[in-house]
Amino acid sequence: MRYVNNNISSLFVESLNELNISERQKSVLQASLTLFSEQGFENTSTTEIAQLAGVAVGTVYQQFNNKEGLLQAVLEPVITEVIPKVASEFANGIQAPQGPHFTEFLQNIMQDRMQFVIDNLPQIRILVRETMVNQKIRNQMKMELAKLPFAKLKELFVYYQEQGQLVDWEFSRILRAIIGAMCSYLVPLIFEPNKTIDVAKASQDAAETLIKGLKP
Amino acid sequence: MRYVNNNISSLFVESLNELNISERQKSVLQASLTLFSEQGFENTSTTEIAQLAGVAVGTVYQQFNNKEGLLQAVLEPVITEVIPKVASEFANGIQAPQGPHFTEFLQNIMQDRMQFVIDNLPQIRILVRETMVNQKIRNQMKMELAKLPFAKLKELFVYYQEQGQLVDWEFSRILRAIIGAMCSYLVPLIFEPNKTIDVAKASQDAAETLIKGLKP
Amino acid sequence: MRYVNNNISSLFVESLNELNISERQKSVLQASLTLFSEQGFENTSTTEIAQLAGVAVGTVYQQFNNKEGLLQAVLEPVITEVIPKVASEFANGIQAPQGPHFTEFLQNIMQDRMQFVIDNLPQIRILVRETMVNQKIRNQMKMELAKLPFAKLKELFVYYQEQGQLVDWEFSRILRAIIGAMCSYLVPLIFEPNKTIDVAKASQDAAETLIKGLKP
Amino acid sequence: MRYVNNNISSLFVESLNELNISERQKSVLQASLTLFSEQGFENTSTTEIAQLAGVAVGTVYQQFNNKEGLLQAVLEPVITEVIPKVASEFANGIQAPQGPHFTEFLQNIMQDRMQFVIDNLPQIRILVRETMVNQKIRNQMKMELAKLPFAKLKELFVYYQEQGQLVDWEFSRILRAIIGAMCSYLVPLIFEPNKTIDVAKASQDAAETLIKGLKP
DNA sequence: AATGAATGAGGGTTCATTCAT
DNA sequence: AATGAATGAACCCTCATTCAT
Repeated sequence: MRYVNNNISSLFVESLNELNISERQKSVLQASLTLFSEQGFENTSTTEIAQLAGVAVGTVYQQFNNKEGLLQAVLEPVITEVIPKVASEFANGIQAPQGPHFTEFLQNIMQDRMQFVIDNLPQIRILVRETMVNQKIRNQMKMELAKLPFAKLKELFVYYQEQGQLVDWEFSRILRAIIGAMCSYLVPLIFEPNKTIDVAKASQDAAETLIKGLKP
Repeated sequence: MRYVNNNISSLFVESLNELNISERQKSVLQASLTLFSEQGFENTSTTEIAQLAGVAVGTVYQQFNNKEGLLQAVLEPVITEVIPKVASEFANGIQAPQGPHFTEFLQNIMQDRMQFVIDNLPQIRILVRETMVNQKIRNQMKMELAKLPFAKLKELFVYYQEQGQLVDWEFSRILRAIIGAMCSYLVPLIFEPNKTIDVAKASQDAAETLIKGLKP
Repeated sequence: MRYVNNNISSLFVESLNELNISERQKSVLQASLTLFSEQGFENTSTTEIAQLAGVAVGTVYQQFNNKEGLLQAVLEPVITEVIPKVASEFANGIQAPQGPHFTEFLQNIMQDRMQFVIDNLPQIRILVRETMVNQKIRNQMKMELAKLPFAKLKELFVYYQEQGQLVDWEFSRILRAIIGAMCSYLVPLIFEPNKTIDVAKASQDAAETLIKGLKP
Repeated sequence: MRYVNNNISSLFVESLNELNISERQKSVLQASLTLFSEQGFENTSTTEIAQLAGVAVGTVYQQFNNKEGLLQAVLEPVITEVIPKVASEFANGIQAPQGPHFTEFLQNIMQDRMQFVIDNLPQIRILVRETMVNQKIRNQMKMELAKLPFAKLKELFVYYQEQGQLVDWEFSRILRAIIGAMCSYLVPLIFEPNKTIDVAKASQDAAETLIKGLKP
């Protein structure tokens, strides 16, 4: 059972289609995504992008005004469209949580988030590196993160707490634990993007570990 | 109680002293560290470094052959000296774990690791960004990580498992859980290096959460 | 009383009509004139011209083969059609100078020339800048200037000299003085095209000054 | 007899020396001056400048930050140093005009100004072209022209008017006539910088024409 | 005829690196 | 050892021009 549809690839493609850009420009964007992710934004020249995209340098600048524009075009869907979209789908999807046990819920939610990261690993790798040094990207991230509708999730935690399935800690501590569990699987992927993991198994293990703890 | 001495600052300075370099060169290294961390390696020019260090550009190239040499000089202590040193100290320090309960042990070990990261945040920020795109750094990291004496830690886990204080899961799963718990506190610091956290409280909370789990 | 009709605007439009070009192309020419004059030829892009003209870039190249062609199209009427036309009209107009005194004649001729410059300030500004650096334009100018029918004017000066109304200097010296007097009013306009001057008054003053001199 | 020393070449060299720049940088400046004057600022590439100066492209940017900086460096001495210097020398030089007749004075002053223009023809050609389209240069010119100490000159005119040697017109009309007379000799030089003229003869003729007028 | 996306040579500029002082 | 002016490859970007639609 899946609460939400986080398939970011399709959302990314959607957002590309919404931009109404030509195939050529899509290939430029794809080349940028690939090279920025593999080599880093600063280590990628617009000439390289043009070559990989199979177009002339000028074409790169036709749609996106400059190199920073390419970065924005690559990250913008992730930052300003996909994250909110996913978040709202999530919020909607959890309106009727009356069924599952918390463990199952936890596994589902973690699997979704992790799959999201895996499906968008290139973008997220770029985002990680740039958020660390690029003030503009950092601010955009902060703004979008601040908008995330945590209220719904909070209510849900309260629900499970009232059901006696979730420890009575404050929201942020529980959220932090969940994020940490996901990080333990995802951080290695950030550094080694070619690795593959079994998301279902990982989320199952993570959920179990999270809930049971390390006590025998 | 602290098992090991991870105070990396002193170790870093030690390694500097071992290099037997002049004050001038130390200021170059310090400037590189600061700027690489704040702006990123690729966004920092050697001229900027020289200016912040208060020396001429040529001086930067006197000791360190090129810009990559600066990166190596900044990261090398962390990669090839400090990590092993800390690891061995850790290995030595845990040879007689006969005292504390697992919770206390867990808190101590996590506090040490987290303090290590916090004390060396600039280097680690650089390391994170460069490991993602720099093949050479990535290989160095892999080699050093492979050398880490996990055997000792594994024995220790077995000891606590035999004591009935630690769940009977395989080593990597337990280690992953611990690392994840630390990540939940450290990852934000990577992105916002000016934030401060209460490491003692964080490690205490993390240890408790880890062991008890989210079950009420 | 006006000896000649120098209204260049109408002559310019005439020459446009003679070219038998479409409204679209006229707007391209108008946009080129405006932008070349305001920003300079080299600082104006064909894209800018197309935008101001409200057409596509390709359309600019339909009629005029390249950017240089635009410059030629803008300046050509001034260089090769208007100047000779005006000159010949002038020559014809002065065939019966039996009326006015020299002062009146001088004022009229200066007013005409100055009005000519003012009516065509944009073209003349372009001409000035390009003649200074563009060999082709410079040669065209030289050729056209060489063709000017000064003979008629020379005869006229002789007539006034015989009448005892004009000092007995050589033609070029007298011409130079007249041109200098006009320059003193026109050069500022070249630099500040938005300024306006009272041509009638200016020519009157100039003529008086020229004839009387600075002696009390 | 010369009232002032307008030899701009020496003043230009002085200002270069005051800048305390190397021979290499002087050659860059000289090359810029030559090429900007011959081809125009916009038609000259920094590569061309470097080649003519016999240095690498980077060297051009060492002292002068960008191409605009080269233009400023070339024009600044003329705009902000030489003009005021000449003007003040002029003001000082005329403090004791008790000797000469107005004709002689006029010839001297015109000869000085014209020699000034001839000595600095390259810079003035650049100035003319750029003032027409470059807002920054235009503003600089306006500011410097506004500073010119015309008061002294005005007094002098009054003196000659009281002496009965100068017509009783307002200052600006007289000044305009003088400037126009000089223009009639200088404007051709602006367009054909390789022409040479006999400044002494030109100023003599111009002064005579100005004073006597065209009346026989 | 009109369009405008695509082209790529060429321009301005940066910056790691060198070397004479 | 230290300096910093000089270097030039390589970068980002522009824009005159073309051509398939």
